Amino acid sequence: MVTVKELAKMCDVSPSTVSNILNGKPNVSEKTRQRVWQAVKETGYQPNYYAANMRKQSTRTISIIAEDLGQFSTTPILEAAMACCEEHEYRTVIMNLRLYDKWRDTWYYDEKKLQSTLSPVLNEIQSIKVDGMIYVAGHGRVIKCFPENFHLPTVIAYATVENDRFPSIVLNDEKGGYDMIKYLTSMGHRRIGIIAGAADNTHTKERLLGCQRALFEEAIPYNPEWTVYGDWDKESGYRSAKKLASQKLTAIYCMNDLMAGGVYDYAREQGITIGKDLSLVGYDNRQIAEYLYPGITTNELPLKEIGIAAASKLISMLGSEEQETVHEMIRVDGKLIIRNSVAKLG
Amino acid sequence: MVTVKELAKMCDVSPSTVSNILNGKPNVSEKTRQRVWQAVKETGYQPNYYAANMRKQSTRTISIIAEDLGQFSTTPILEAAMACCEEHEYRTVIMNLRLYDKWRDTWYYDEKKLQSTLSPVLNEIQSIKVDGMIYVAGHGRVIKCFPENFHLPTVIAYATVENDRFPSIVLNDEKGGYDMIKYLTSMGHRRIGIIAGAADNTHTKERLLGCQRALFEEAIPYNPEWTVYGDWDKESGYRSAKKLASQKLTAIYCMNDLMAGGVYDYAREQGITIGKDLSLVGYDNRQIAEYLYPGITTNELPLKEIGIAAASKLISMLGSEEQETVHEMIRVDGKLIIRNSVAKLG
DNA sequence: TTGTAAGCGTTATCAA
DNA sequence: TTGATAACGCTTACAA
Repeated sequence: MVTVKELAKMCDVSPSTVSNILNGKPNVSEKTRQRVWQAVKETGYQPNYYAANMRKQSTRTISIIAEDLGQFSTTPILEAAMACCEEHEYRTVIMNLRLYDKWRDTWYYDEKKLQSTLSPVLNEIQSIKVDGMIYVAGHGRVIKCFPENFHLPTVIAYATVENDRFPSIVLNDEKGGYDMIKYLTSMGHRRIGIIAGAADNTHTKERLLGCQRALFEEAIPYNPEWTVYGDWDKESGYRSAKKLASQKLTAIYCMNDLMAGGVYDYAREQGITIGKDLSLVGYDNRQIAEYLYPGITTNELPLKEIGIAAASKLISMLGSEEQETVHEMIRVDGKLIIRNSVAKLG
Repeated sequence: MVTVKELAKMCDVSPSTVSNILNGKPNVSEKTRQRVWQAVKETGYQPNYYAANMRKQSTRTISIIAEDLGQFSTTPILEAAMACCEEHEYRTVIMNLRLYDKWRDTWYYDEKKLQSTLSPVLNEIQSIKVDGMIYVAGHGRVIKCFPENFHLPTVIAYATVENDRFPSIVLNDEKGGYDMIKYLTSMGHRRIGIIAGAADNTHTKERLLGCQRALFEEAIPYNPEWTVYGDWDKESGYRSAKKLASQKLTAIYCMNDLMAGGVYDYAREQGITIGKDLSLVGYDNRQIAEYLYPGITTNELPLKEIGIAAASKLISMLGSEEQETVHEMIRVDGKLIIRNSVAKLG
């Protein structure tokens, strides 16, 4: 591997001159500049990353930690954040915790497991001397296991952190739930069932709040019997639809598209036509929402926006002199996507 | 930041002793070992990654370059490769080229665009001194733009490289196409249409070869009029189904599930029942394959296997003394997933 | 405009 | 079992 010293010898200049030229410093004659760049090209010189960073104070690098790249929400957030970092001329370093791959579903409520894989990664990014970190959670919740002595500028995407130690960017679930119910009522529905996610999940709770606000606005009393809790997968959508069958509902809000898929199965089995006999809205705007028939009206998650917001927030933190931690939670709105799963009543 | 020197002073030993202990070298007394680790804990010492790697000869790091993390095939390959690297105690560094995000579909056949984003990344991993690289392509093809002077041990996943400069792990598309047709003939079908992918695509060509082998085996003459070329998306599946409508086919093999989704749309429109009036098999085993009704019989891509094979191959290359480049192409078989989209004839 | 020389924090070598 | 000391390749004062 050719070094600065060797380049210097080749060009009959000193190493510092070469270094200055390589780093675009002023005060070099055009002639030597060209000579050096010529030599760089000829030799295929690559600066030694480690030597360079050892000397530098700032690496101008942001680390993006993903809990789970396989989670559908992760990649859009990550890519948008990367794009934003690049625009501001920060390098990005991606770390993938592979939580799902390692622990299946069991890590969701087991912070010890998370901690055991997070801790070495945190050490690593600290020894890499990144300027800041964006933590992209695999599912929304309150994360409790960040070590007390961790003080890198950090923004959390798709979840929050205990005690609001770091700013976080999350879905506006309350508004999302509100929007879906409001859409159904605007189409004339008043007997509206809800297939919620897991009962203790933060998305579930927030969206339910939004649903209740919408119902209240429309002077529809909230009927707890019309809400059943699933666990986000297709099968649980099917089961939940069955549970709601006796309630004579005209519409159901399913808190994700996968469970809505289960409702389609149940409806087909019962000879019920979605979009006619029964109206249905989902959530997430997964690919299946477009492929099922009729297409599901749903809510597109603002994943790119979350990624951009997270990166922007972090970069602005890095830019400001005062490293005061702002306890801020930014909620980003989703977007109603109208397809054909809802009938207009009356 | 606390350094080795400071630790040494604290423990009344020399920096080299501290270093030896930190790196688990033998020949240290238990007493000093404990003293040093104690100090590490107390101070929260983090080794300086850059200083360490500058001095080391091998970083025991493998770089995984993804053309496109957003591509459905990428993450499973990448995560499996990561797991394999970890098992062999290699660190992994993920790079995401974000080709789709940057260029939409236009980069597919524009190697200049690829090169413009690849080239700096290649420089970077060379200056990071990784031991080897796994390149995870976003779509199957022959990649032509690796620079001549690039000599890092490399394995290509999901694509191949011009002149077979590097070993590659790809889908066994020929067998995949063969399997799907054989399944249809085993169910009694003989009038089988094919909705292929883009005509110049390597997956398309290989699978078509497999289809022809299967037809030949079954003594069914290959009828070019029963093959139409789509461009992998739902809409093109719809159009292709329409084109094939007059041919009185009993079955269609669609080269991906998304196009099969388009066939469902067409069939529904025409009052044709999939799995009864018309049989259909897809490819890829995307999530929609399970959600459409009836579920699509399809072929599950061996993505994890590709990731594992790529990592294993690279690691074995790194292990062997002779760095002779093996021009090897490993084809990994997919797996038939049977659902309900195919009727048994006769 | 260019050169000299001193680090950066670690690991490797060799001697004690 | 431990300790001096010399790298590693680069950047950066400061001197010329």
